Amino acid sequence: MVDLNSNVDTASLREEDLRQGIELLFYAYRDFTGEPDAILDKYDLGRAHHRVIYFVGRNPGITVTELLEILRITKQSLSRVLGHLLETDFISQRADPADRRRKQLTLSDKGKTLEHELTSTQMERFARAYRGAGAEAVEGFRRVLIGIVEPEDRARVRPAAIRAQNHR
Amino acid sequence: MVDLNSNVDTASLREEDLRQGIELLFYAYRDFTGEPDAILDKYDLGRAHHRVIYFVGRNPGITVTELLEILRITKQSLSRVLGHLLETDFISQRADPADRRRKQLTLSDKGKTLEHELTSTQMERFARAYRGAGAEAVEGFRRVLIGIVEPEDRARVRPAAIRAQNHR
DNA sequence: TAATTAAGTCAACATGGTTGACCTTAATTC
DNA sequence: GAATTAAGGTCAACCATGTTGACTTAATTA
Repeated sequence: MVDLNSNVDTASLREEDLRQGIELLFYAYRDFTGEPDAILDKYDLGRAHHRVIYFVGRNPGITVTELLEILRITKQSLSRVLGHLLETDFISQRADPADRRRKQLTLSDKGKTLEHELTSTQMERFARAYRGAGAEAVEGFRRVLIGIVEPEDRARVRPAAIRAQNHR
Repeated sequence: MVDLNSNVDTASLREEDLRQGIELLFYAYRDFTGEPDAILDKYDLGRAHHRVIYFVGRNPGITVTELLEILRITKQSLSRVLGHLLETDFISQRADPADRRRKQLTLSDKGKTLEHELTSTQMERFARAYRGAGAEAVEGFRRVLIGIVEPEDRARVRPAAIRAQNHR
């Protein structure tokens, strides 16, 4: 009985591991967006606004084109969301002095406050997961997820020290 | 200079690690859904159809209510997508003999073929990432992501052997 | 000066979520 | 056996956020 099933078990365990990865990513993403979504409701904003607020906060002075590359959406789609965040003073823009076609986006104080409110729930979720899993596991988590990301975007996801070295 | 900055560096490295986790999850999810989306276009289906096909394939005989709990969407939203998959014979349903109110959902042969086409691109992505990161890293990846998922759903994401033991 | 680049705008449309009201059938409980 | 509950389905209206396509303006670069 053991021999009969051993090949099958080995094969299905392998597929099983891959499917487990797929499902982990699905469930983790689903739950990781849940808390911010509830906060956003209070401000009449959506998940798309959160993404913009997050990446502008993370990359002060980022331009529209750079933001589009990160989000992988069209200019027209971004414009609705970003336009609203500019109107409601969560985000400010000013022309890049070195190339006045470019507009540098930054969070206003109001925007920073909201960014913190949103992101802190996600950081707490990660802090709990990291603590529970241990430092070695965190390193493994990084290595696997970096491998899931398309190679050309891997450089975007590096700790600050390395990001500073590879500066544009 | 070193002393002056050391506290700041320590504090920001911690936040940096948490933000890196957030970004890894964002980029990984974004890229992980990209390939199936392109395939789905050929069949005039969307990402929502993929999720239904995936979880029905993974849980043959699953009921509508169970599917709703996994996806965390409303019955009305699921109905549009599931209705279309039933009409186009990707999914079949039959009444549960033990409780005829319940409808058991399964993939048709056509559904299984599509499920494989879609999922195999994602499994290949995971296989490459797992191979590149190593077995220890994979274990860490699991431990961290399980910690991100809400506790009540952690049991859903277990290898087959354990799933079989905890059977309903 | 001509071409290119960054940003913005208008319009039409698709997808997949939501709420709310209501119905049928089957099972369970009183 | 009657009343209640549970599972599933349906109609309608609406909303958020994505798409394509065409076009404009201002600034920079060749």
